[in-house]
Amino acid sequence: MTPKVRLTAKERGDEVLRAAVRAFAASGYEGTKTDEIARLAGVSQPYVIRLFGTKQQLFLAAIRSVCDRIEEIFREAAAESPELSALGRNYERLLAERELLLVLLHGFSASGDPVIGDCVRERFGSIYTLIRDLTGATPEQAREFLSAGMLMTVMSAMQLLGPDPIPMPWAAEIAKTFDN
Amino acid sequence: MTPKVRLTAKERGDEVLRAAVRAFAASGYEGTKTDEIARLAGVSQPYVIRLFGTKQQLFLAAIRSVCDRIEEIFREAAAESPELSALGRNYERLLAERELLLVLLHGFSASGDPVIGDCVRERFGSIYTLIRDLTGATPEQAREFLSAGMLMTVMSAMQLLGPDPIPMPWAAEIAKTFDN
DNA sequence: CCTTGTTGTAATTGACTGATAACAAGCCTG
DNA sequence: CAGGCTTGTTATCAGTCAATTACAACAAGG
Repeated sequence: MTPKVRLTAKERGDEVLRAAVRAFAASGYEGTKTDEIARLAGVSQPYVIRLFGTKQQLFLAAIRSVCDRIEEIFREAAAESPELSALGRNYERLLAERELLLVLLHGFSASGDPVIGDCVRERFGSIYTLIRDLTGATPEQAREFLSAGMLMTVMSAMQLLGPDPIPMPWAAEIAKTFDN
Repeated sequence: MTPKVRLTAKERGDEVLRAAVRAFAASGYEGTKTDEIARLAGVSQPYVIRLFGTKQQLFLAAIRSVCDRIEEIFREAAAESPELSALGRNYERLLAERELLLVLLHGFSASGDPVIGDCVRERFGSIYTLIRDLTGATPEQAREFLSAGMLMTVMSAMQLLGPDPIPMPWAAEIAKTFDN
């Protein structure tokens, strides 16, 4: 089957990367098959591998991509109002782009792999540092902010937060406390 | 090879379950091979399957096991002093038994699977409820407590917290804020 | 002692999966 | 328009892995 349209390797790589983010968000590192990513991107599986070398490198690219986007969201939010509480309101944006937090979570889970662990630690550290730099928050405040983000992340993974949540009374009770 | 000692199915099942907790903590649901669990438990791989039916059911058993232990730790802590701040000091115990938080984290990650998701939601909800019941904390306080736990969990997965942490200045800065 | 249920293994299988190789078709450039 | 570079596919492999089957050893009770 000849491809419908020919793109440059960079353009196609971007499309595959977007597909990879969606797929990894849904199934994690080990659980996602390169075949599925290829299907989502509309290309053949071997081409996915050729574009990124290995599945691991593709996952690393996905991690970097979502972390870039997370930092971008925080920067935009801080540009409007550089207070930590204002930044907090922008967790909504992160929850809306559900893949961001989910890929990050799967990054944490896959940190047992040294290569992935190095990448995740570096990116998580730079997010922490960015938050402190943008808002001037103390370590305590920044930690509290990050803590709330992590709870949102795991609740998002359990489908208790974000679009179309599974209704659970206790989860709704927790969700309400985020609205401050 | 004939086994060294014969145990009842229940005893052997417990040993396999302990091995499974260790293995799943290290590599997650998809990343852990039943073969590795068998090796850790000192039995053959088919026997692991026969004892638990499927790898999924073994993972569910591991989730239930660590959640039972987490609730037990909280109950013991509350028996000494039923204040939330006192309970917080017992996160150290959770960090010491590193597998507890790690298996839970991998449970969150694997929540995309409906069966696992159901189990994880139920157990996480009952932990939240237990915390509220034991301490009489408000939803806000309980959420804050859980939030801190989730940050500890992911930092533990990144090997930034717990025994033998990878030294990172920013991570140490965060870790210090937990000591209150 | 024998026979029946239980604990356990060895052998195997069938499906899957990441990666490689070989090839094809399109596009630019001289 | 010829030649080479880029984009993309098909075919295939070598390894892995959960699960099944069949069998073996052992213990306990009659």
